[in-house]
Amino acid sequence: MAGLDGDRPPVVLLAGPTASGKTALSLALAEALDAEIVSVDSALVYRGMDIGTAKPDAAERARAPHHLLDIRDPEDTYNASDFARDARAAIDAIHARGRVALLAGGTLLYLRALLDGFDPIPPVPDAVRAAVRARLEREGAAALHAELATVDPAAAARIHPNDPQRILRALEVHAASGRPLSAFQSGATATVPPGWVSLALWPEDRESLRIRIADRFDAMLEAGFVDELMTLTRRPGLTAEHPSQRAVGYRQGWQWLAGEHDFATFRERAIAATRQLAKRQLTGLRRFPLHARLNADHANLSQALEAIRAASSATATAG
RNA sequence: GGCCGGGUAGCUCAGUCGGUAGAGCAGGGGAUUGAAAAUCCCCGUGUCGGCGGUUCGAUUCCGUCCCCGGCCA
Repeated sequence: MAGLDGDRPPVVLLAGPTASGKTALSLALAEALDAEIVSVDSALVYRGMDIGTAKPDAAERARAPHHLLDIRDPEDTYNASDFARDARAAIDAIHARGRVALLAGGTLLYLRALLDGFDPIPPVPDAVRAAVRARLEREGAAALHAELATVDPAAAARIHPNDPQRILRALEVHAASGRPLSAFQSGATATVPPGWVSLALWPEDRESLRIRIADRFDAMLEAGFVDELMTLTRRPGLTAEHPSQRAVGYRQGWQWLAGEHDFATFRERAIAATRQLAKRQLTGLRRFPLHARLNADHANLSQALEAIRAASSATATAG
């Protein structure tokens, strides 16, 4: 019960782009709040992907219980609704222990799924998805987008003809349910429940974030990232096409190991991809409901605790 | 020192038969409803190495100088 005089929020969200210092601050916060950490990260769920994902190591995990790390093999898929289900269960269990749940990570889609940002949509059988995907590869995105325009004009209007992933999703939902995807979508938006606190680490200085990203990647290389990559590529059923292997750094690693470019190019592209990820995360965070932004260049525990105290009675807003 | 290439956007380069130039990458902004570390969309004025000359007009042709490669001495 340390830190907040027994008046702790049940859940604290700590978001922020990659390399903004989420891990370090979440550990300090967990100790101060007597919290358990729930990872909100689509790449940290995979076993065997430790170095390239900057997953908390054994020493860090010893400082506070962590949830939703290492719960899938790299061959598996994991998605936002899986996360929403798993995170709810983890939060309930943490509360049953009388502790605070600290949700830390940068996968905003997952957070939105948890915070009622999704309308309920019936599940799509794997066979249906596979069939639509096969058609996508054979016929191309433009043809399927044209088809989508006839079965779901509203979705087609919102989805760009070059966006195969969303075209696929809209068509598979229609194929599986007989109804257009847009019919299920009511415009749900993520809301932070009363009492919860929503914070983000915010790099005010892009240049220092860039430096941290590059330095961290070089540290990953020294820590054995290449070995980790080669171990992954040796797994018989695993390919560069698996969602897990499209993660930043891993994708570029597969390309390098396949001879598409040299090591220096691998390093440059991996670092650039990380910067681009951070930029996209920042864009998403700007419209995500937050109580406060913590300057990532000098974030510290007492500042975070103060923000939590101030936020506890306020409403989170976007922008 | 001689010969041959090059010097154009932050980087790698294309191009202009003379009418002041455009791709990829990087970068910036945005979208985002079960693959999200994903998938997409939008954004390009830069003494076209310097100085002269020819020309109505030169980044483009000519001269000269500078710089970077390579080859020959």
